[in-house]
Amino acid sequence: MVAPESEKSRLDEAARAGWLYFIAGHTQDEIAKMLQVSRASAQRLVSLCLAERLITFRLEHPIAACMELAARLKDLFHLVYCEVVPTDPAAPLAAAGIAERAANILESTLRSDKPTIVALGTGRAVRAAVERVSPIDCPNHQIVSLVGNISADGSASFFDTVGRLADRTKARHYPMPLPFLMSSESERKQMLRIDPIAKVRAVAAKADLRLVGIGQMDQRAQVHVDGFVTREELFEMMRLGAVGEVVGWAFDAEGRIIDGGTNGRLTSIPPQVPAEALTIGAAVGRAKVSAIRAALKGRLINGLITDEATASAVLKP
Amino acid sequence: MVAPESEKSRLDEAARAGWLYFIAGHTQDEIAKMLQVSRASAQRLVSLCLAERLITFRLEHPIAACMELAARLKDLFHLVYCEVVPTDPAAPLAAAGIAERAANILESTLRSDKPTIVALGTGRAVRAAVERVSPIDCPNHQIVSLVGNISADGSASFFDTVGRLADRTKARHYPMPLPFLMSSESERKQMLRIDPIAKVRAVAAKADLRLVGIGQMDQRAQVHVDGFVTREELFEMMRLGAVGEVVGWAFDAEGRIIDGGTNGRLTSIPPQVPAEALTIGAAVGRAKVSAIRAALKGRLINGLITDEATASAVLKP
DNA sequence: TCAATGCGTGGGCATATGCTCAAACGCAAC
DNA sequence: GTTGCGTTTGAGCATATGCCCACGCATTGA
Repeated sequence: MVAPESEKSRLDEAARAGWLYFIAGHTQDEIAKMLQVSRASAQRLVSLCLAERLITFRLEHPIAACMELAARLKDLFHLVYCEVVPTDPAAPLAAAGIAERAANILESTLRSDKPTIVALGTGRAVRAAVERVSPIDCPNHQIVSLVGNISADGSASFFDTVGRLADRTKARHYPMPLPFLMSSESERKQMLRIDPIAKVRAVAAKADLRLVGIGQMDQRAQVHVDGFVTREELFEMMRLGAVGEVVGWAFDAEGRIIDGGTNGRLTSIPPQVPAEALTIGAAVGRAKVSAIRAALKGRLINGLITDEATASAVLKP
Repeated sequence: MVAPESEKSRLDEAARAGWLYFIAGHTQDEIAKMLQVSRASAQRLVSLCLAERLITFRLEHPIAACMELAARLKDLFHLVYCEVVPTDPAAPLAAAGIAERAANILESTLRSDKPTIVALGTGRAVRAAVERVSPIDCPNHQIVSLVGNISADGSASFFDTVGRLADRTKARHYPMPLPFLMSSESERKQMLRIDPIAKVRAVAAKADLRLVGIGQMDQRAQVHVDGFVTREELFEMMRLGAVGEVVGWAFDAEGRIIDGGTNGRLTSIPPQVPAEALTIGAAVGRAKVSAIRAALKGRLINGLITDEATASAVLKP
């Protein structure tokens, strides 16, 4: 430093200005008068104080940690959107918090005048989010399912998110009247060629917002619990390295979609890699940490809604 | 509270807004968009965050403690002006820091266009301050001494602050060609009636700014060390309760000017009680703490320049 | 000595902020 | 229902802030 002395006194002045501005709450004009400098200089001192990190802000509120985690996730994984909600200490797996946020996103998207295509995936959080969307008329929008809602036994899935959201909004909607999994790859190909299905897929491909759950691939994997894949199929995917799934598409720890296994017979819309449209994953829970981390790494999603505990675990190496 | 639930979520939002504003550095407009509220509401949330003290500022700089002390002194003793400079650890008694500040005040006062009367008292800090005033022409101002500069032996005081400052500024100046102390009260009265002296006193009474030192009344009292008062006179004043003096006027621990003793024979201008014009005391040092506290209590001064160690001690009960 | 360089300064303008006011909203009692 | 009260909201405006630019001053190197 050429002039450590003047440099020092300059920082002193900056500290003074910062104190007067942030702590005493004076305006820069007042500070300028007090320090006998021009207003412009006072402004410079205040920003110097900031730039030199002489002053630090501390937010005494649980939210602060959440914001911090969200910012780190956003930065680390190049996310377009990230929201971390406080973990409910009474029920760490409760999707209520994240569902609220997801519902918020849905509502604000649907309230917009611009015609929008919203695509919905699987997952408790997504279902809960839809439940929380308050009824509004928005016939200009379209709601499309990313995933077939017919289970292996032929019955419709117990929770038709697309239909439910459409009820509340009067939006045009495109459910996907397909089994989640076909029995062979060729059968899958055949199915996808059917005109109405192709149309739904075309709409889904143009979706402006995708809201998906993230499933872990362990013995309690939702796709298995819900009866969409058998124990054997699940184990095969795990053998192939699967740690998680998004709308059924299993991926490994690096977030690469696995080649083969059930992935070859899935009817659901594959994720864009990397995600182009806003694709928000919503998930909480200790068990989902690896799956979430992988999905982020592989850029299967570019948005995330989770809770503090989960976010914190995802960031731990 | 009528609505603890909504109240809580409101504070959550406020915390979010505050985080985004102060920590992430977004504008209120951006925050409004993020939180889906109007800009006005975002502003309200940010100020709520401040009002509820959710966010705190910490200034990582030695100056911060000084500012804090200055603010407390200002508040506690209703000061118009208060400045606390960092204590020089190498020389806790060095008047350099406070002299710099005092010089600053003098300069800015003298630089003003408005014709001003500056009155100077005693003390090392005042002398050093004058030394540090950089030469400027300001013939519209007047500089007047609050205290006689002839010592007991008839010689002029070794440091003529008024003359020195006038040299540097070409301002009209009024030294007080009087002994500090007369030998009796009647002699004092007689002296003060002399026309030129009365004129000087009249000017001094109208002073817009008084800069004075604060002396302690102990065995090392400046008034005694400099030979203005004898050991016996000093002891008498101490017996009468004197803890300090301003331009020679001794006061007790409550800041009340003492009746009798040398106070009856002083030629210097008595302090206004309470001080009306800006009257700044400048002093540092462990030994002066009681004197400073008393001067503040008695409102003999309404401005103070000191250092961190002294300020801290003055505030300790 | 003088030009070159570079930092700090203050004027001025576009933008951001704080605040006021009237309107809307929710809520509770009737 | 509806009536009234208290709170919250958003438009609009005065003020404060951030930043660009041209200027000035000092330091440096030829």
